Amino acid sequence: MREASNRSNRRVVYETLRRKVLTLELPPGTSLSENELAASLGVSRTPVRESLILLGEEGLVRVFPKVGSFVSRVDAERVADAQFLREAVELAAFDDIPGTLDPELVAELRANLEQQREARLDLEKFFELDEAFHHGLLRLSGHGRAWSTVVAAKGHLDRARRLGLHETNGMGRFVDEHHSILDAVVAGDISSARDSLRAHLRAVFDDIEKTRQRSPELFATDDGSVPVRRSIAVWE
Amino acid sequence: MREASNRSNRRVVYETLRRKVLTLELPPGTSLSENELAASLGVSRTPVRESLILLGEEGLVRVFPKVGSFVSRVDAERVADAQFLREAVELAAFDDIPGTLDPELVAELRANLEQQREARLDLEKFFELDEAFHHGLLRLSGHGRAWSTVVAAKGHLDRARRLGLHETNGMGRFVDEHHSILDAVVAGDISSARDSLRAHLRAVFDDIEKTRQRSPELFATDDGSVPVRRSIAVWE
DNA sequence: TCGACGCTGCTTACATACAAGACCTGCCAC
DNA sequence: GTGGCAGGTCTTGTATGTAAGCAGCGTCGA
Repeated sequence: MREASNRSNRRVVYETLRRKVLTLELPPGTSLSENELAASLGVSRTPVRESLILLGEEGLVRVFPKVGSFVSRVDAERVADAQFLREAVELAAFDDIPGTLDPELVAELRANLEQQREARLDLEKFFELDEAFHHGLLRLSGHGRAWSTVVAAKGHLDRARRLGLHETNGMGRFVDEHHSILDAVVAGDISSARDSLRAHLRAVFDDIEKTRQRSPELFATDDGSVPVRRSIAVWE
Repeated sequence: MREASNRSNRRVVYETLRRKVLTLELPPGTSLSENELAASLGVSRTPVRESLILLGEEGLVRVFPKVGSFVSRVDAERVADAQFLREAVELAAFDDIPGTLDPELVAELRANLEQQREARLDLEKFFELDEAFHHGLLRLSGHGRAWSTVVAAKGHLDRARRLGLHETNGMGRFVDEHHSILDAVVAGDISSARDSLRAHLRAVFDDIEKTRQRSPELFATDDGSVPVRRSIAVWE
């Protein structure tokens, strides 16, 4: 197998699986057999297994020894944990925002918001821009590298959010909130920026809570029980 | 169904290696050959390799394809990132401390402080108690589960701290600071508790910075270069 | 009807074999 | 002496073989 890419097979498998789990293309409870995945992806079990272990550490997959691996349920506790973590980090970063902002970064954030406006009806595209925006906010204070930790911890939060947003009709409101945040930061009104950001993050979380009360079956406190084994065509 | 209770070989290898890296028993730059480790530990390459991959994701080990795996250098940037993260999380948790504390947990923290006093000259024992104390502070606000994320992110910070504390003569000062924090929390003075905690965490970080200026060779911005291969007896 | 038991097929965990690339070392030409 | 090349030996990456355990289901007995 000579793929000219310097990205290892494991990296590709890991990123592919992770994306499919986060986008709910692989819904919670889906069986992830090493053999099936390996056959589907045209690789051996080794890189698949290593990827499942990593996803297991991230909490996106549960591996039951000698039984099977499954996409983890959306755990309400983990969602709340991630919410707490991201709020703590993003708000704390605002305390370290310098007096004069990096103009290039500000321009990038403004351009991002324009694209958000255009993509407000395209869930996946919007999510991608939303991620870049919040990462950019962290970079304003020089704490951009902390984003990766937040990303690794908020898988359950992202899935819960997608569960809710599948039923909404547009992310225009979020774009407005993003604008308020950025405007306050640029105006140097950090206190106002903090309030706007907190309100924004809380609004997102409230949407999730509403979804949970409407459709509790989508959520579950992960009690360690093995999901019913289903024959799901994991790959097309 | 048991999942966590069954400690697999991989789990044991991972935890063993992680501990040795964090305690500097395996100092930065040490070569970690999969074959050597497997032979030393009496297992095959598989669990060793999987552990190295996990440690690589944590930033404690760098894996250079076809070249070798090495204990990562203590990266000043990662130390600062972890400091920012833990400070953000621990301080934010104080905002959610309930009016009436869990008396059992408070008793546990007080007992922990007693032990800290006794162990103030025993570096490793003190570290263990320190970890439990800060974890306990998070649990006071119901955010105990966020600690695991902090732990996973602060490997470089812990190593840097150990580098510094190897040269000090006792952790009595830290015990006093811990007392101040807990006393303020119990007294219901959250604002004062926040100040004390921030001062404590900053003091720890300042110690690290002092160490870095005294011994810059122990730190290094990890530029991706392969360390000089050394024949180190990794295991006794 | 219902419960116990064993077989069968699946799973992951671990071990091992093979592949491919990087580095070191020593030889050789000059 | 010195530069360059080749080969040997290390490394990790991947593939595959082996072991052990759980679950589901059919069978059998009461």
